[in-house]
Amino acid sequence: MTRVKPKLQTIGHDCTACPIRHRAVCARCEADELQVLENIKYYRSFEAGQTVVWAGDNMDFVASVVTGIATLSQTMEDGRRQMVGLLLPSDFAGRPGRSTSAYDVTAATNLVMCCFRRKPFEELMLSTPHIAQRLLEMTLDELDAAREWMLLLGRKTAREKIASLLCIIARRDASLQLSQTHGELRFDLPLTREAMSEYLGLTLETVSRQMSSLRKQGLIMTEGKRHIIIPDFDQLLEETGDDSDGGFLV
Amino acid sequence: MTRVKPKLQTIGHDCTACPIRHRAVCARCEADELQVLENIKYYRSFEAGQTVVWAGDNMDFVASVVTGIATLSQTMEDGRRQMVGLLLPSDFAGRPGRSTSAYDVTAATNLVMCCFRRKPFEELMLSTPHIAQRLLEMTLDELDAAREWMLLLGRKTAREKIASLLCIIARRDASLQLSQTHGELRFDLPLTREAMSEYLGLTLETVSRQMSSLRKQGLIMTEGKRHIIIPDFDQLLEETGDDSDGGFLV
DNA sequence: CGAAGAGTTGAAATCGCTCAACGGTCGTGG
DNA sequence: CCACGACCGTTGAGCGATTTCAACTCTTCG
Repeated sequence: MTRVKPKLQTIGHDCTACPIRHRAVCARCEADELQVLENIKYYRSFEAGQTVVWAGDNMDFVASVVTGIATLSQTMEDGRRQMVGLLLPSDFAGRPGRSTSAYDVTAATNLVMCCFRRKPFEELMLSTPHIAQRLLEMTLDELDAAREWMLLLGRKTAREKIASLLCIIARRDASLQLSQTHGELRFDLPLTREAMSEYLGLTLETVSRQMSSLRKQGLIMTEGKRHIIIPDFDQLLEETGDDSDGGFLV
Repeated sequence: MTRVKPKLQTIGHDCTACPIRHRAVCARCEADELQVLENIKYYRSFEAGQTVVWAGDNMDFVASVVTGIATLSQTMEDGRRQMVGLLLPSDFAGRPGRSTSAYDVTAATNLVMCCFRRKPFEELMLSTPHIAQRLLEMTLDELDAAREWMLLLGRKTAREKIASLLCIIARRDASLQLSQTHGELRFDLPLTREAMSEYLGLTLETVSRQMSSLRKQGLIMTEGKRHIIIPDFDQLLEETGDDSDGGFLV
């Protein structure tokens, strides 16, 4: 996976052909608004494991994830780390009106971001309500996701945490591929055991043990370390502790 | 405290005299915009312990907290509860574009809210960018606060959690009273031990024990169950695990 | 007075953490 | 070509922080 070079050339500068066109912060823009964005945007790519910005460092751009996955995390003085956000394609990074990053932003996989310098973007927000509207909507969604995650961190058992994470990633993956979230699902885990543990507020050993436990009980199967097969999605869902419908991070 | 009746009559319908005028969602509104808001707003008050809305229930208004404290919480099927937000005066409840509440909203103390019916408010948001702008700013702040809380829930010890909560409330209180956050601070805890435990992802017994432990070590003193005295704020701050500056929820 | 609510404290159980050893894969350099 | 280290992941044993269950105090309220 790490050997695949991001194919920048395949992502043209033509916003209308952009894979995240209809979900990103620019989703509601009209043709003319898009044109303005197109003039100030630029792409940056990162290899898996690379740091995009460190918490506290200057961040003079905001950006949309085009392909790949980025993580937001916080570190305590003594090194304890907690992931506080997972940025998937179309998600937004950075905060208009703030010049430094509040979190470490890291490429979990190879990553391509569509960046806008902060100042022009902020000015654009004032003149283009469609951008601000979409950003508000996305921020409210992220707040809901963060609150869902607070429930997981504060109240779920290790087993429930793992099951929840697998279900969320499986769902996201299924929705990208337009497949149903029932019966058998397969996907590649984009996170290392360590990244999972940072997200779930566990140690990596506990993550490993719970993964083994779910595997031994037939709730999941694995091919290699990273490819996951969920034979029965609804059965795994019952291990999350959520009420059956709970459709978060959809 | 529960016997004090909210003095609705003392809160006039005049927005310009509103105590949260400069911090709430209406903060950036001009006089004419305020006039429109004034026409669609209405006050509601709740007694400590009362539920404002249940998760999943219809919520046909959005609102600002005027006085008192409200909590947002989620409940799992088996009854485990996690608080996911603490709404202080000027904070905003409800989500434009959504008709049901995602969380249980409860009055932690006596509470007065300034409500707007959802439909008119949504229309107003489209025509009044000042409202949408302020709401975006507030939502981004809440997202930061939620992420700070994720670090607490995922990585802090019980002792650090308690110290963090006390510091946050003390800070908020000091900022309301325009006093310094150094040396001795005094304030009333607006939360029961149970509410604290729901916020911190602990059991109420653990909260009680850790409070006793901090008291025995002289980091805090108490008058009655709810009045807290922090003899040396910086000393308590060291127990939170945060790096010395960390100014969250400011 | 009795009951209900809030809070404290103790003893035992348990879940997840810490420390440690080990296996597999991959890339590098002698 | 193989040895080596780096990285990722698994598993075991023991420990400890927090939970669970339970008893008890104090205050308030009808």
